[in-house]
Amino acid sequence: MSLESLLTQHIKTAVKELYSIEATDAQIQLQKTRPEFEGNITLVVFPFVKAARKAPAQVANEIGEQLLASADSPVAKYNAVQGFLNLVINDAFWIKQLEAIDAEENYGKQPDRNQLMMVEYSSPNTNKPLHLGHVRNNLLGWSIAQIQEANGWKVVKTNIVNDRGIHICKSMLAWLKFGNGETPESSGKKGDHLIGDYYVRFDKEYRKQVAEMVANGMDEETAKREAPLMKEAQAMLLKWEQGDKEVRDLWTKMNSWVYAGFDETYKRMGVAFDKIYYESNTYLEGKSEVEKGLAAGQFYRREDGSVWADLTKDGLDEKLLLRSDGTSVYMTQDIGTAKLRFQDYPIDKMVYVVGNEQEYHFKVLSILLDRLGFPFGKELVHFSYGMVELPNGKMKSREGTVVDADDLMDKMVEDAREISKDKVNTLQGITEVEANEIARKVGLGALKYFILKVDPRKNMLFNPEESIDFNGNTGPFIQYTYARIQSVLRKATEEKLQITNDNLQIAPKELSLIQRLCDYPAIVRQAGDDFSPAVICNYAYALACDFNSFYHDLSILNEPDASKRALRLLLAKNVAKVIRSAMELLGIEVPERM
RNA sequence: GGUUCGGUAGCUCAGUUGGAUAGAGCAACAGCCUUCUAAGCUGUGGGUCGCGGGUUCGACUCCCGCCCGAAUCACCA
Repeated sequence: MSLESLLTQHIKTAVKELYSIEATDAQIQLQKTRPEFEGNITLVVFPFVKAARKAPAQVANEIGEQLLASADSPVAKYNAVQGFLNLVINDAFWIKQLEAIDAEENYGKQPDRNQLMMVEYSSPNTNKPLHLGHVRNNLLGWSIAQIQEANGWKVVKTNIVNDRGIHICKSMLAWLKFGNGETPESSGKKGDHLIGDYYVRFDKEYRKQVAEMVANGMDEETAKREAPLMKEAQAMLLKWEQGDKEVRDLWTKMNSWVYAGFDETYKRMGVAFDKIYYESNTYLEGKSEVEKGLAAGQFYRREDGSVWADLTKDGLDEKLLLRSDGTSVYMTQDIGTAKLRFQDYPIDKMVYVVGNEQEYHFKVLSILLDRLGFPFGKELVHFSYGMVELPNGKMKSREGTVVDADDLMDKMVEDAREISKDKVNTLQGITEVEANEIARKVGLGALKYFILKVDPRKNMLFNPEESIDFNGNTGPFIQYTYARIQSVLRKATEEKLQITNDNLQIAPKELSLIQRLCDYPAIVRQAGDDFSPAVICNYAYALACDFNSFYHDLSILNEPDASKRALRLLLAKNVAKVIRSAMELLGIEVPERM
C-alpha cells in the first residue's frame, strides 16, 4: 500500500477521535516535506482547524501525537510548524517499500482496463519532407501512446497520410514542367526531399506569374486566382478525382518516392504505426457521408454547387464541405476517415494529435460527426499541442525557413559522437560500431528530451544557432545516470541482494531516492490524465538528480556493511529500472555505457 | 473585432485539485577526479511570478478588468 493511502486511514481515525470530524480525502492534504524541515511527508492541518477550534500549531501537535500512538502507524517522529505537521516515517517502512518495488517487474504500469484508444499522429502531407514541427508531433504522439498503454489502455497508433489534394498536384506539376525526369536514383536525393524541392519550385514560379500579371495591371487577388499555374494545378486535381490514368500513374510514382523517404525518417525517429490510412482511400467515404447529410437536410447547397454546413447555432460559422467543382476538402476527408476507423476498430476513445492551429477544425469535426449520427463525434479528443517557433517566427515550408528533421537528427548524432571522443577513459576499448550506436542513442535522446520536456500545450522556441545541450536538464544526463548504474551493477559481485539487518539506518539521500521511486506510479497516472510526456521528463530528471547526489556522497561497492551495500545496490538497480521505464514512455533509448 | 491559448531569473523551461522563504538547466564566477563513469557533484550571484483590483488563515495558482504575444474565424491543409 502506498504511504499516502496508509496515512490517510490513520489520519481519518485520528481526527475522528480528536475532533469528531469525518474527514474526506480532499481534506487530507499530504505533500513532501520541504528540505529545510525534518520529515518525509507533511500533513496540512488547516482544513481541520475550524472544526477543532484550536490554533493550527496545536491541532498539528495533537494529530501528530495521535498518529505516533496509533497501532501499526509508520510514523516514527513528528514536528509541527504552524499549520504543517511534518512526519518522519520509520526506516523499516521504507525498506519494505523498496523491496516491493524491486519485486514488481512492471512497476508503475496500471492494470489492463480493457478499453481501446486510437491515437492518430504524424499525419504528413506527401509534398514535402518532415520538419521540426512534425518531429514534435511524432514524438508527442508516440510518447502519449506509450503513456496510455502504461495506464492500461489498449492503444492503436494510426496515421492518416494526406496523399491527395492540391498540394501534391503542385509538386507533380512542377516536376512535369521543370523536372526533366529527375528521380531519387538519378539525383541521389531522398524521395521526400526531392518532392519537397518541386513544391518550393512551384511556389516560386507561381509567384513569378502573379507578379507579372500584377505588373500588367491586374489586381493581386485576381492574379492569384487566374495564374495559369494555379489553374493547371486545379485542373490536375480534378483529373485526379476523375481517375485520369496519366495523372494517377504519376501520382503513384511520386508518392512512392515520398513514402520511402518517410519510412527512413520514421524508423530513425523510432516511431511506428499499427494502421495507416490514406486520404485517397477515405475521401470518397467522406463525400458520400456529406451527400447523405445533404439529403437528410443537415447541410445545404449553394447556387454555385458548393455544399456547406451551417454551424451558427453552435456558435460557429458556416463551413465548406464540398467545393463548387465537387472536389472535397480536408473536413470531408476527415469525416470519411473517422467512419472507416470506427468500422475497423471497437474504439472507446479517439485521440487526434494535431497542432493547436487546427482547434477550430476539430471543434467543427466533432459537431459534424455528431450531426451525422456517429456516436463517437462528441467524445473525440483533440490533443492540441503548441507550435515550434524559430527566433524569427514560425517555420514555413514554402519559404524554406524550416529545420529539416533528417538534418537535425544528423546534427544531433554528430554532436554526440564529437562529445564522446573526449570520454576516452570510459569508452576506450569499444568498437566503432558500438560508439556510433551510443552516439545515435545519445544524440536522439538529447533531441527527444529537449522537445518532450516542454509542456505540450505551449509553443516552444528552437534556436538553430544554439546547439541542444548534453549537460544539465537533458536526455543525456538521464541516460548517463543509467549508464553509470549499469557500470556499477556489472562490477557488483553480490549474488543476492538481501538486507539482513532489521535495524538498518537509512541515510537521508537513500531515503529521498526510495521516496522518489515510490512516486512513479502516481506520475505515470498523472501523465496519462494530462496527456503530458513533460510530466515524465520532470520526474526522470528529478530521479536522476537524486541518484547522482546519492552516488557522489555514498559508495555502493566499497561499503563494508553487507546490509548497507545490499540496500544501495537494490536502490541503484531499481533507479535504473525506473529510469529505463520512464525513458521508454518517452521513446528514448538508454545506453548500457556512455 | 469575436473565440481560444499563453506571459515566472539575461536565455530555455518546471511549479500536480490554493499551502511553508517561487525552483531547475544554460550562461557567469569559485571549488571537487590516485577513490563504483567529471555528459557528474558542491557553492555564489541573479525575481515587482505582465499590471491593477477581489476572494481567505494563506494566491504564481481561483474570479474580474486592463496590457502584451500567438493561433484561429478560407472554395488552404
